[in-house]
Amino acid sequence: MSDRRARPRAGLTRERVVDAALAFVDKHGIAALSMRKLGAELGVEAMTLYHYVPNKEALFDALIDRLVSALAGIEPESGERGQQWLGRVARTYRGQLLAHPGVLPLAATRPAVSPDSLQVIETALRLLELPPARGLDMVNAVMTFVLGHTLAEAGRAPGAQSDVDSLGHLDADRFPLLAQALRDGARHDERFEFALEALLTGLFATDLRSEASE
Amino acid sequence: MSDRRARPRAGLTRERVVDAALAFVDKHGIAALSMRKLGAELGVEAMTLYHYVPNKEALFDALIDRLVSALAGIEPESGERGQQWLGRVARTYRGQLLAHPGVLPLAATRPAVSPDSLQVIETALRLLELPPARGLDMVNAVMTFVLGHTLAEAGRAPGAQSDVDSLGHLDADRFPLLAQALRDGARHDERFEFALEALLTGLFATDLRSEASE
DNA sequence: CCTCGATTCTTACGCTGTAAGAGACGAGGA
DNA sequence: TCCTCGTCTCTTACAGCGTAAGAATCGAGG
Repeated sequence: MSDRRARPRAGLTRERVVDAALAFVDKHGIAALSMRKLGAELGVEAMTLYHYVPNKEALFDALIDRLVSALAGIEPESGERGQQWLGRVARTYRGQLLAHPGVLPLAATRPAVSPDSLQVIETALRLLELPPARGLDMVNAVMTFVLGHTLAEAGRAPGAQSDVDSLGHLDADRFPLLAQALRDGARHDERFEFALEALLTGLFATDLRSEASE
Repeated sequence: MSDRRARPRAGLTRERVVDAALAFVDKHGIAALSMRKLGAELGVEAMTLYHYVPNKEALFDALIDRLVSALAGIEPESGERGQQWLGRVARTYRGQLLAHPGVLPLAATRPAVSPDSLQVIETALRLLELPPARGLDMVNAVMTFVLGHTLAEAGRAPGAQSDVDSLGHLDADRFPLLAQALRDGARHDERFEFALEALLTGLFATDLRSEASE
């Protein structure tokens, strides 16, 4: 047999299928993704895809893995402390989610237990130099915070981009402070940075206090 | 006409429909909810439900509203500062989400712009006595944190309850620290309290600092 | 009693995920 | 050269979905 032992007539691959799925979701949203349409995008019938993916759920998991695997490659820079590294991971995760907002509802709904995501956690625990259970709490808090925050920002239907956009018709008499807040509101990036810094600060300050008191 | 002007043959009401939907989702999960099955639960054909709910999406929104409306009734206690009040709202929200975990994927995916949720934000901005835009950032950070955290805890498929459960077969050689963390891990309530306190502390400390520097 | 509006049911359409099996292809051995 | 076999692809089919359109039924008010 030759080297390329898997060369079907359409040159399909599990990787190419996932690629196409991600592109499709980026363009049309997760709700529009069906096996038939994805097959059409690849010039193939729906059932053909089942040769590369056991079912649609597995395809969803593969999409999530694409985003998370980018985090596994984040190495600690020299002299960097756990807090800085965790901040960089959080920002990268957010970047990935924003680059593929269609995957956001999936990432929020399905557990991230791929080897890559476990690797990220393991690295975090090593860098933090804290009791592992406490470090896991921190990582968990940061990752879930990023997910929740990004979800509120971009995880909506493709139409309305943000809460602010969908509230242009707000009743300023009933909610005067909210109306003003939306007028003066910061950009999403700034709001994320503000909240992330607050969380990290709080996490590490809280931990220091509990260490001192024990 | 008499007082009860709407008494159909099955005694149906929009409220009763939403009740049944919530009960069904609590029991079988959101994925299992279909108009036909919900109708059967109420002794009625599927199309009958469309007399009380314009479509399935509106039914979803009604489910979310059920959870959020519990927050609108949280009054500030005498002498309570914004930080304490916000903590209580967060804990109540989490309690609601945990009581109806089937609704969690909805709450995460759909924007919360019902009057009740807007009222919660407005009250928060009044109590915080900060620039409204800054206050909104705080509320946003806390609510999205609660959502993300609870999602990671209970927003999974009905089968696997938590990350810990679904990782019982973890490879302890590749991920030694993670394995130990899971062994020593705190309960979800404690982890939530730890992270919430950290976030609130960080938020208000960060805000004090930025006020002092301006 | 009769009418009318509110409520419910029937039927139908196009879509979904995917089970089952038949068909086509191309590389390896005879 | 041909034949075979494993890999890949397609065809067909089924049960279920949301919901549009309209017919049927009911109970209350005139």
